[in-house]
Amino acid sequence: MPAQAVERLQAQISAAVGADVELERPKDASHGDFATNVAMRSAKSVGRPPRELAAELAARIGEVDDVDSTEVAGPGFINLRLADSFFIAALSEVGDGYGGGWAAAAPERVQVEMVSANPTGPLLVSHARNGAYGDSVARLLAFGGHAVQREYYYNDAGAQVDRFRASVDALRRGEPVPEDGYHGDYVRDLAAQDGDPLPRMLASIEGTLERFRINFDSWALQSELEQRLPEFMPRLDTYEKDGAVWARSSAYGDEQDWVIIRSADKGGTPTYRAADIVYLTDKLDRGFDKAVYVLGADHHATARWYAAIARMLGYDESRVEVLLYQFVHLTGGGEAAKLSKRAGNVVFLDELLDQVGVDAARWYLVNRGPDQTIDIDLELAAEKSNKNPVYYVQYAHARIAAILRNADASGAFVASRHKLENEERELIKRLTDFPVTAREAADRRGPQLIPAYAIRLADEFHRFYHECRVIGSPEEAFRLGLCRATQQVIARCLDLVGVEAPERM
RNA sequence: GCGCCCGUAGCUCAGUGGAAGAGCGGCGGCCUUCUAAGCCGUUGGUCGGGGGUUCGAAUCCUCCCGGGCGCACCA
Repeated sequence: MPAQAVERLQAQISAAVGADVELERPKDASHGDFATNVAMRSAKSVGRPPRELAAELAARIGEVDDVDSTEVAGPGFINLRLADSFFIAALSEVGDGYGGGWAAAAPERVQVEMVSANPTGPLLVSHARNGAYGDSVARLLAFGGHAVQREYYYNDAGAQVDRFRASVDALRRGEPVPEDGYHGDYVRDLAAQDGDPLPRMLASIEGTLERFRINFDSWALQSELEQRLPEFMPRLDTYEKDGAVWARSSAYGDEQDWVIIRSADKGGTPTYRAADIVYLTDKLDRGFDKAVYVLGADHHATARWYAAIARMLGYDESRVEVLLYQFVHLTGGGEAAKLSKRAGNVVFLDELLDQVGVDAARWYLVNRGPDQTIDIDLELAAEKSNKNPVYYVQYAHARIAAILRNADASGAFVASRHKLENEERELIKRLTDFPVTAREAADRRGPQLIPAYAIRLADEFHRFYHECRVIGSPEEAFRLGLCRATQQVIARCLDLVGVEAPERM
């Protein structure tokens, strides 16, 4: 028997109708608690007018337990109204892990590689979007029951790192930073200290990530992976041209071939694509069923490259998944600024966090779908932050915490036979949406569904709070249970996007 | 030129085949009772445009317009 009340109801109605029925939640509450389009979908194959079929199916659905009434609406929707008993039963199912664990029967080992910014400077706001998005996807997958590992890939070899070190060295010699070098203030700070600046940069990045609440399990180094290239060469489809070694990726679905080892006059060193090959193999051979890459929109072409090298190496390319997100544009007072780490006119993630806090930053960055470019006006960010919906959701959580504190609520769930107030029904209904929403967000790699849902849930709670007294009411025990359930789901939503659930505000 | 993404309310954006939404902004109300970071009412949209598929399209296909990003022996 399905675990969730809505799934059970769906199964019962499907049996009554004799077809697979999907229940949806009408946006308009006057259309009932649930609705189904089954009549419209099957009208054609049955060869009957949709509304006529709907009327017949509605009568049968009306016989199902917990269905109070049905009506045919519009072109053939069947709207259902459910008995209070359904909602009370549904509420009793909300507990630890509610809405998660859907993959428990077939869990996968998933690696999510994210951020992976060049260690040539502090993390920027664009990297924060990578992390906020990737980490939320990782949290959703873990919530679903998968074994998730987060990894950061350091491009600690190659031209960019050489330029970075050269910039620091130049300053130490009292010379100006080369034209193509790194010019930010942080380079001066590093130059003032002894030793290789790279380890200090790595430590700085890891500190920022921790502050941003992304906990990496492992770090991969390009410099180490590169060294294993010779053992891979026999497995690769390559050829020489113009003195360089090329991977024949075009034969495996990519748009073109790419140099993996530079010609002698360019140094004869491996390109980052060579490291890509070793790294991809390394990931899959470590036992991950799936390797997820989180990349900015400027890397969209590399999705084909990864698929191509997976095929070249004989792996199932479906084990490689690339998640793309669009850029973050920063404006100051409405004026767009071209941002570049090398030019030094950038906004660091740490500065953003100083200004708006981790909660608002993470919410803001994950709130938009990954396909949507983000514009942040830094001058407005700080003052707007108090209006950020994240506080609306957190406030609902804190309000519940206050009620539970005041009531000293420790009892178990108590069912009630009282007629549910409208606000109680709507709040419980919203709770029953959560399992569907969480799973869809995970399947679609769309964590933005979670903040959108959390706002609606907080909305229902605030309304309930306003209309229904908890402490001292005849239904206190039941309502405390409703509060606890709501608090759990809100806390879960906040956690899924890396935001804290405060007890007080 | 080729490829990827976007165009929904004044602003920022949800909504990936089912009955157009939220926040902010604007206007007007509600605190002797569990947190007013709240609640209620109101204002506001030819879903960029044309054509197509479908019982049904913001959503899928196609063309056009507008914007972002890519097409390195940088990463």
